[in-house]
Amino acid sequence: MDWQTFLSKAGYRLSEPRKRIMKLMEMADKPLNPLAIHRLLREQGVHLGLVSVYRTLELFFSLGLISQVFQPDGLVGYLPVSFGHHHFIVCQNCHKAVEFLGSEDMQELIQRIHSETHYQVRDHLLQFYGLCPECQALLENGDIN
Amino acid sequence: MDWQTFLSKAGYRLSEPRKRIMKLMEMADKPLNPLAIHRLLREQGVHLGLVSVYRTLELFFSLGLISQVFQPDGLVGYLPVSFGHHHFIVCQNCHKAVEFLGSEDMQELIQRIHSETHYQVRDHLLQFYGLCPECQALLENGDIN
DNA sequence: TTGTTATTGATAATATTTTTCAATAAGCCA
DNA sequence: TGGCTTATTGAAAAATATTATCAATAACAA
Ligand SMILES: [Zn+2]
Ligand SMILES: [Zn+2]
Ligand SMILES: [Zn+2]
Ligand SMILES: [Zn+2]
Repeated sequence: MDWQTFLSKAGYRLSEPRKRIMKLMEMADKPLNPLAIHRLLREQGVHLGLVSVYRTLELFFSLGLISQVFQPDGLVGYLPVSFGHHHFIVCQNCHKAVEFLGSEDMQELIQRIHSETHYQVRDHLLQFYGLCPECQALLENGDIN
Repeated sequence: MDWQTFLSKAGYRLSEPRKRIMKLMEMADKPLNPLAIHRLLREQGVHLGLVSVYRTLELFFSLGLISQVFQPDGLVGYLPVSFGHHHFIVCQNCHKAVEFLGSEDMQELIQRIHSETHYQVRDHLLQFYGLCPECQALLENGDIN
């Protein structure tokens, strides 16, 4: 089921701004924040209010259609996310992000956390940072640090 | 080496505001944001500027003395962190956080990410959410959801 | 104790996020 | 298809959060 169907079935309307915003995020291969989305849409001639961007992101996020991405410096952007258990790895240089399937490998870690802290583990946030293939090449050429 | 020694050796002064702020964060067992720190200190009669809180947190964070904690809803707070490879588990109800030792268990996951995405993995963000022992008891009593 | 200078705090300037409400348009139904 | 109902949008303003500036202060070395 695609996000449009999902949105409809959840009782929300498939408005033009919502379509534009989701399409932009799908095109972009890096996390975008509200201001960036607003600016990028204006640049391509789509004139919509910043407030709508905030509202749309909030809705999409609450429905689990997009996920928050935390850059190493704490900034946050949004990216469309596949259904299921996924995480992102983000390039530290160009910020391009790729989704990967979450594994069940953390079961033993979760087990250890429970015995050490006595917390009941219910959820987790996992993101990796590194260099995408293109930026690895740049690094080898000495073009970046 | 404690944080005060570390700060001195790094060439920074051990000012009163810095001591107050770190002490507060050490006392609190949950992540605090700049505004909360400012408010809490005022409540206990310590009158210092909000700007200093921002600056101090920025300094501590850049030195790795504190770490950012992302609540499930994206909010961020700061917590003092031990030296070495650690992560936090945060209670979804009372927000109390506990540090645990990072394991090397993720090596195979990192390996898999590399072969799937061709990204070079260099860092990661890992946080768990759950229920602390106290809130587990509350849950069993039906006092919380 | 004194001098040097990093650090603070007050104020102002920016930036970000939320609220409000009339105007608009999405989707339903005839 | 064309109108009706109401979710959704956009503009403006309000509220919050963050950063910049600079004279006054205090940490710390000598
Ligand atoms: Zn890259
Ligand atoms: Zn996972
Ligand atoms: Zn708790
Ligand atoms: Zn780790």
